[in-house]
Amino acid sequence: MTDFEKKVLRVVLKIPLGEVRTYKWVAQKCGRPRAWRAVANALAKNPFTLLVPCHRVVKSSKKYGGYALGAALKKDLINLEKKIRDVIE
DNA sequence: CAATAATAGTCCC
DNA sequence: GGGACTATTATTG
Repeated sequence: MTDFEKKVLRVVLKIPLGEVRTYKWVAQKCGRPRAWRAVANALAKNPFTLLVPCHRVVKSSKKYGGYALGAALKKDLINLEKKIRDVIE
């Protein structure tokens, strides 16, 4: 666990329910606008895939990118969270 | 030092 | 809008 990874986790954890952000966005929040590679690494190498909403972190506004548990599951989770948000609101 | 990875931006059709 | 190509960064052996 490195300090950079901690920053990444903290940033990802504060993403609102049903909201999706890009890896670039997370990288900027960590102070490294061009560290999205390391951001993906931090999420992929750690078991935090189930502890942090890393499924809300997508590639760009067009595609969802990948997911350790399956891109299909990630997409499904995002869609599901949108429904949840709609329900609780 | 080299390899790796869950990307982003740009060019072209 | 979508496919192909390149640039970029932190971590690990």
